[in-house]
Amino acid sequence: MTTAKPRVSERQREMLEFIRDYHADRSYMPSIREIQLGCGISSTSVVDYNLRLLERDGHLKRSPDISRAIELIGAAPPRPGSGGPETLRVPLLGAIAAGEPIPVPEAGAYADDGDREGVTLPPELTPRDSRDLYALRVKGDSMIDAFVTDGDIVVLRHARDARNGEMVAAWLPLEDSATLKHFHLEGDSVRLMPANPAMEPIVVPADQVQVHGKVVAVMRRVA
Amino acid sequence: MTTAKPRVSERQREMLEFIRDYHADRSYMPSIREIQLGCGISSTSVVDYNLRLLERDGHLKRSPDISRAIELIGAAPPRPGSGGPETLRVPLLGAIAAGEPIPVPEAGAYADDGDREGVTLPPELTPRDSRDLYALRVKGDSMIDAFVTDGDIVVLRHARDARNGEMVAAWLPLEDSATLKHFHLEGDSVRLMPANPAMEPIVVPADQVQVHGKVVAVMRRVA
DNA sequence: TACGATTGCGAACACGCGTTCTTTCACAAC
DNA sequence: GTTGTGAAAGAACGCGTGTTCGCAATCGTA
Repeated sequence: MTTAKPRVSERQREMLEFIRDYHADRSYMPSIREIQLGCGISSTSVVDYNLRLLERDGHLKRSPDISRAIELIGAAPPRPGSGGPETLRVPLLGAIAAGEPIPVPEAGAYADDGDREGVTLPPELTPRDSRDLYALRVKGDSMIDAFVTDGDIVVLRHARDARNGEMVAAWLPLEDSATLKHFHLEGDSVRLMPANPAMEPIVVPADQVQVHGKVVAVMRRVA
Repeated sequence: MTTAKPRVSERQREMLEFIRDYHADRSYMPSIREIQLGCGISSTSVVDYNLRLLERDGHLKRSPDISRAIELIGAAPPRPGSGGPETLRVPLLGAIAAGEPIPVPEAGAYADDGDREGVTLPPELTPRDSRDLYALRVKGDSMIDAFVTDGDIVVLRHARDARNGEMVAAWLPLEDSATLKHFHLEGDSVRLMPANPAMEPIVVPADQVQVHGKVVAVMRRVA
């Protein structure tokens, strides 16, 4: 069920290629005006127009109002064997509980050295990008609003920030509390939305929220 | 081996890590203000200052006057090694929703014939007895009280009855509804308790409950 | 104590860059 | 003919973002 990809025009193909090349050689993305120049287009709005179409057809993803925020998809930047039904082993670093600090992976310590505790991720739960993953065991019932309960295992990708809508493990230093919530940055404050819409969101200044990781999967064994 | 890299301060190390993570996740680079926020720095000029040092020491490269123009140097992408012992594959028979009948496995049809749809169960979720297992995809939010939400995959062991306290997938013929609840037989009536104690239990005559299976595990992939 | 170097802070400033609006042109549909 | 639509152009507009400058805090050294 990969996204349908209707005809890409010649111009669009050229744009895709330009972006790919540009990104391969710097590691940041080109601006609209650079694409314009690189592809011999005479107006930025034409670039914008075609980028819009390319995004609609699933060739790339753009983040509004952010400079050079293009993500190519369908290309294959992920290095690891992203091939078929393979399982992935991720380290189990500890527990996450309401009133306890969230364990953080040491930098560069993701290599599976076997003897440490870990969990196996089935292919159904494995994200496209399998880097920087780790797991935590949930302690207590404080994360019920995220449909997560005591004993569950949450799989996270280490990250210090998030895009709107993503579910994150966040630490609120002022309240000494850890939660799993959907992240929404609104100006200078962050709204943390529980997955359960019946619960109330939390709004705090952006500098009082520490994102520790993005929730990738949840596993639960029922006794 | 590579360029000389004098002491990086703790703050610089954190910045490098943030940038690396950010770029791994989107494929564009963070802005100075995003680094500021992500690392808890209180001024953009401090970020600029440290980026300058990092560039001087050969950890990255910047292009002046260009947004988000950071190139990391000497950062080799980590390669996760996979390898999963003893996983179990169970057939995915369909969906379970509030108002739809629960799919039931045909007798003796558990042998994994490969081409049918299925999910892989990691050893952490595999029960001691691996017979008669199958999986269903949850449709809708009607099972929130069991900490299960739309899109989740529940793994069941086929059974027509249950012992007290076990979590079952039950069908209530009179109401045409399917639920996941803890099973309690009391005399000749059955009390179905939601996993979430805040919700109200259901009590029905025993002959108006059809147990279809016991819940063994839940898996959720977060978008 | 004095003093320069290092590090950090905050606030403007100015350009980079995404977005939007208005026009134009070609080509079908009716 | 009129109407509608996809593609393109050019020009503003305004927010995003890198840059700079003044100033405080810390620290090693004389």
